[in-house]
This record gives sequence, C-alpha cells and structure tokens, in this order.
Amino acid sequence: MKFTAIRENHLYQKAYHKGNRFVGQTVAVFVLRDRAAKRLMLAHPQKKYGNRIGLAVTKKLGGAVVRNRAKRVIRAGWQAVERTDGVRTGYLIVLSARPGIVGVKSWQVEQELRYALRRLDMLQGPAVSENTNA
RNA sequence: UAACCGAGCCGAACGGCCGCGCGGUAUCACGCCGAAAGGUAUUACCGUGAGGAAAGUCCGGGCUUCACAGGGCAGGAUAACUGAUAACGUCAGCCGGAGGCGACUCCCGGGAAAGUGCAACAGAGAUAUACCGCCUGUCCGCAAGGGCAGGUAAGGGUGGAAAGGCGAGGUAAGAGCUCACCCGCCCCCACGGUAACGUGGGGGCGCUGUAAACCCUAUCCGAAGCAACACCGUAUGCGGAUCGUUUGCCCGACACAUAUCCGCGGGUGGCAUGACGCUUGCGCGUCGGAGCCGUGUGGCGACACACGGCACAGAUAGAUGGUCGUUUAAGACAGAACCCGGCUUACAGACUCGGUUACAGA
RNA sequence: GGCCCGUUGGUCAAGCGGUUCAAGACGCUAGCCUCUCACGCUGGAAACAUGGGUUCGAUUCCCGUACGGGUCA
Repeated sequence: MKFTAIRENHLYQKAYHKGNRFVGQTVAVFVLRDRAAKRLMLAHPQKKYGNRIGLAVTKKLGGAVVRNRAKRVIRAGWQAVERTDGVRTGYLIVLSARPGIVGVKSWQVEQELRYALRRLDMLQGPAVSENTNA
C-alpha cells in the first residue's frame, strides 16, 4: 500500500505538539488535520484524498536492522488496519515506535493500532459499528 | 577413540496467502504537477533485489576539483631481509627472539657505542659513589679501643638497574690488575646464503634502563573529499508561523487573496559494467575496466600469465517484509548509500580438508 | 555518508610518567556556634569509561572497544 511520507521535520513537531495522541506499548500515534490535504489531492492523479504518514524510530531502540524491522512491522500493521477497517483521510499521522516493538509480531501492532485509531475516532467502515455497540 | 592445531566454506531451505524497490513489455495518456529544467500515476506479466563482516572509519588506492618549474625547512607515517601488489602500516617467504611434548602460535623487531633529558621512594652511592666493613701509615692510650691521612668495590644492606660470571694467580687488603674457560658487544677474514643472517677462526672491548621521552638514520607523503564535482534551468520563486472560510460517513466543491515576521534555494547526472557503432525494438559487434566465475601453466607462497564463460542491488525518510505450515528447535552478529584492496571488532550453528599428541588394536 | 574532538567524586572541573597525588568549588554528611534555623568554623565520605601493550612504575604514552559530542549540503 502506497502512502505519502512525511519528511519535513516541522510537520513532525506540529504533530507532536498539536495532534491528538495515543500511546501504547508498541507504538505511539499522533494525528493532526492536514491543512495541505486539498492541495495534495489536486496533485494526485486520481484526485483522491490521502493521509500523510510518518514513521519515527529512535536510535535508542537498536541498530539499523532493529529499526528497519520496527518500521516494517508498523507498516504491515497499518496496511492491515487500513485494508480491513478503513481510515479517515486528510490527516497527518505520525507513528512512533516504542521500546515494546522489539521482537513482536505484526498482529500485535495491528491490534494496538486498531484500538488506538478507534480511540482517536479515525476509523470508518465495519469497525465503527462495533465501536458503537461496544 | 579422545584432546588439540591450522586452512577453507556456508551462514537457513521449501511451500501457501498478503505486500515493497529497480529494470523491461503492454495498458493508462497528447493526462497531471512545475516558471523551466524535469518529475509522475493505475493494472497485469516477466526479470531482478544486502553482508561475511555491508559495521568501526584504522590504513592504502581508484575517481573528482583545486594547487603545482626546481630545491630546502617544518609536519606526519613506517622500521630486520627478500619478494607480492595499483598501493599499503597489508600479504607471502625467510632471519632473529619468545612460548608449547608437538602440530603450531606470538613479537611497534633500526639506533642508547652521536648528543640532550628523565630514573620518584629506598639506598653510602644512579654514572658516579667510601655508610658499614677490610687494609696500610701515623697520633693518643697500660690495654680494650679511638682520632687523622690514604688505599680498596671481594662481602653487607637498598633498588627495576650497583659496572660481566667463575676459578687460579696476585696483594698490606683488594680489584680484568694478570691468565684460562664461559657470556656479551664491535671489527676483520674464510665458507654457506640474493639478503637479513648462520658456522668457524683472529683481534679489540666489558658499555645501566628509557627513543609507544626529545632525537638520529633510511624510505614514503600536495590538499580536500560524492555533502567532491559536472551539466541543464533560473521566476514579481519556495516553505513555515499568525489571523481564517468551506465540506464533513464517504465522494465531491470553494476560498487559498492581502498583510507582518522568520527561514530556504530547483533539477538531472555522478550511480550500478562504461563508451562507441548498427538496429523501430529485442539484440549484435568493437574497445575499455585492479569486475566476477572456472580451467590450465609458472612459483614453496603471496601472486602472475593464458584461455573460456558471465553481467550481478542501486534506494533518497531510504526497498528483501508480514503471516501460516514443514524441516528434531530456525535461534548468532547484523542492513549497501561513489567504488575497490586490507586491517580491526561482533558472531548461534553447520560442513570440508590437512596435521599433531596420547591411548587402544592390527 | 565524510571529517574532527572528548570521557577524572552526585555536578562543574585542574592536573602531571613517580614521593607530597589523585587539587579546587558546589552539593552530601558529622560536630561546633545559636533559644532555633540560616550564615560561618572544623572534620569526613565519595572518582581517573573499558581491555591490552610500552616502562622498574601509566590517570598521563601507544593500540583496540564502548559511550558522548561537534562540524560539513
């Protein structure tokens, strides 16, 4: 699943300071309304809205291998959530790895991400009805 | 059989489902973003896709830009010898030394006899020395003994180190003072070796340690590094903060202007075997490269040469993943960032070859 | 990615091949002072990142490792 990556440092700073956050054992999620979403949509050939996603992993977690694996696991979990439940678009989303991510399977990250996005009211589709029932 | 020594090699595999980067073909599409240069989407198929250390950045090169007549100083690096190599502080062989029963391993291995410095504490004394002791002379004293002058490094104790070792001669007592033997250093000769060096003979000498202290000798070194650099483009540029509107499940739509402040300068190549020629293209040919694999020849070896074959990651928030199953259980260290040759450091396990010692058997 | 630095008590730090050596300040702690606290005075505890090497002797010199920092578009 392709997505637009955040690479500017100021956007990370903004997400950390202004965004809604959820902190779990494996990941921390920061969500902020993307002011440039419309412009990006226009640039997009299919005229679709999208989320800009940033992955952040501290050097404290380990070497390049450990950090790469953390990013892959988070990416896999995110794709699973997006595919099954759907996520609202037009946001800046920063996924920051936490120490618990080392050595976990992707379904654990997926679970936590789904819970986090539900709490942040970012889900659409089938998961929403479950949320209301719960 | 056991315990070791050395060298090499691998460092998960297979299958199901869902995914990623790059290249190609088809599709989309005379579309979209951008001032331009330029960039780019969807889907399907095919090909391809991290390491032995990719790491640390400790050395050496390629490449690039700048500098450059020649010479010297300063500074840095290296240190037996012969070779290998593009080069090296690397590697091979060999010499010397150390360790091991042995296979074998280890050594920053020039010069302290050019000069300077330093050597705390202890000790009489640290590169020159007389504290105790020994001896001679002389004076005092009945004597024991003591004072003064001198000789002496054999003995004592201190120290990391006290001026070769041991025996004999010698002497008042002693001393390489003399001699034999041994040890070490320097010089000369002969033989062996390309050489370091080894063996033997002769002569001289007896010298503390430290150069990872200054230094001396010999050899080498222009500087910076792909964030280098080259080319294309170059506009009332781009980004952010402040004050907002609109949509609101999704899809879609508007305004994105003005003002103030702050910050920043685009793209492509280099760069993924390169160049050239032919071809719509696939591809083919020629030349180049410390490219990779195999075979042969030479060499003890590092390696060299010849022939044949091969094309093998190229990202830019950074591609190999997720998950399930099987293999006894999958589990070490760890991720290319311009490219090579080394070194150093980390590392679960698997395999191959050669050798040593001990025991047992034939 | 390249190129450079640094590491000494809890913190900031000086230092040199050796005895006096592991200064000094803040902090901590015990005592004195005071009716009590503060200030002040006296005393005390507490460290050379780590593994090798050179040396008689290393915190210092050399090599490796770990950690921390600076700088270059």
